[in-house]
Amino acid sequence: MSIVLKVYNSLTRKKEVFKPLEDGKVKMYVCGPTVYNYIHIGNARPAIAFDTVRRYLEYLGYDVLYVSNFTDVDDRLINASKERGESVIEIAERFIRAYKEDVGALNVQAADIHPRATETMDEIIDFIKKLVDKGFAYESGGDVYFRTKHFKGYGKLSHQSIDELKVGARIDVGEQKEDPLDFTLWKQAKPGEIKWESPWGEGRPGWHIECSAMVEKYLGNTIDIHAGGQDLSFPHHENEIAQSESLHDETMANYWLHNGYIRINNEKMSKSIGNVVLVHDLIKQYDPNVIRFFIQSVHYRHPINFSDELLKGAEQSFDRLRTTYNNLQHRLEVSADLLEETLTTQYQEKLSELKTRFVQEMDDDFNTANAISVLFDAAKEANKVLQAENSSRLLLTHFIELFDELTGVLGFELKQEVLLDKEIEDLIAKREEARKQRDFALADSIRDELKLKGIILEDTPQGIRWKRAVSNDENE
RNA sequence: GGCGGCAUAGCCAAGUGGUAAGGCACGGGUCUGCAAAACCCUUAUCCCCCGGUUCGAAUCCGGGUGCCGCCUCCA
Repeated sequence: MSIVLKVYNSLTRKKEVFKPLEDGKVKMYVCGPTVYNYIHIGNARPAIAFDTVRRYLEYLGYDVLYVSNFTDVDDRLINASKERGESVIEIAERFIRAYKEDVGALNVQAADIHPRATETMDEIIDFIKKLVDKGFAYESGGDVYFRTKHFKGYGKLSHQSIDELKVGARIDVGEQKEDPLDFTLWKQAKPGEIKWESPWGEGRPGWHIECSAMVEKYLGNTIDIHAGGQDLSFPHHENEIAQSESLHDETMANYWLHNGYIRINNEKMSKSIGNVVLVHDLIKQYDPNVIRFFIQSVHYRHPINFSDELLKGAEQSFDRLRTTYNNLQHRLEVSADLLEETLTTQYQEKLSELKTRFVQEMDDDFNTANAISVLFDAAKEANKVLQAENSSRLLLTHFIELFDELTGVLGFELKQEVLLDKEIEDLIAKREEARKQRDFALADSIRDELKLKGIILEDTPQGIRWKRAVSNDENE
């Protein structure tokens, strides 16, 4: 059977065969964070989900151009600036750095281009100007608004009619819109606020326009994939479509991908509830590999619940894969009983079958949950091989390569460095000596002692093996 | 009110017409000086409820219940 990538397109609400504009190339844009604070795991989910999309596309051989923005000027930044007495630029700079660190810890690759709103100002102003010229936007009291009713496709992404949307729309005080659904393209600066010169006076861009301008600037009028959190579909993405398609008379993006929400202990994560989990803090408590594994154990479009209990479960679960991987490595390092044979047909088929299944699952709208289950099946096979007295070095190596290859697509690592200090090495040696003397009481007490230090010893026919305990057990 | 999502074993989670993946936890066995790891076996006659379509439905249709999201620049 042929293998075809299918993606769920929010625009059509269907899984569609993925066909890029240009053979072998993919242009994708992912809405990035407003950099006024540390990111929370709700920000981390799209970063991870679409990083995996990118990794998988690259795995399939596509040349991916990945653009993700930083909103470095908006109301929240201005408010933060007032509260902290720091400039908008300083705050943005600091949290862009923090974002890169946090997301980097989660093994999210940097975008090819990370444009900032403040560095795209010329293009933004130009974009608005053209919309005004075309009659899709109007200046009013120093602000510029998009004339929603002039774009006939308005509502096509969120599948709402203009009439329905109007019910919830309202005009804020001070705004002079022709229609409640019109949205801001340019906002006049209040005294003391950060501002740029424009044909409509000093001000700053509205939120939605930066993405339209950046997509146009870096990727073109039509791109392959536009992605972001589910909540962005309305109004943000809807407005982006309105802006870009009004100006270009071309489809903005062929595929719209939206990830599901994150919940904390089954509640919405929000500041008012006070349950916002910052990535910054979380990566101190859990191995980022585990966090990434956990997030991808659920399909990206489904909601995912976060709790300590669930994270610890994921840790436990992840440990099975990691143990297998490290046991493979251990066996290769210490064993003298390995055969230098070629791979049997049976195992060649087994390995390629695992890989094929992984690809099929990923082809089905990036079904990482199922892809991970293939990893567990691979672990089972590898464990059986490990149990054999005489295994092939080549086979073990192939299993390691398989794990590296597939976990590389999902963006986590199974390899675990266990650095032993002198004291621990001595204890291990002492225990080995005790075992030789058949002084099991002493040997066991040393083993217990090491366990308290987080080192678990395992005696195997090929010699002693050790690993770090899952943090789970002892932590109070 | 409009639009949408979810409900599968103790827990997590796939599966969207062909007779319930995978993981954690639990129990039994093998291995081990004892463990650990691993392997083998066992664990949902059933997928929120009620009807319907079908040779056949967790999967499609209708109705109901519960939880949740968007429609308020929040990923």
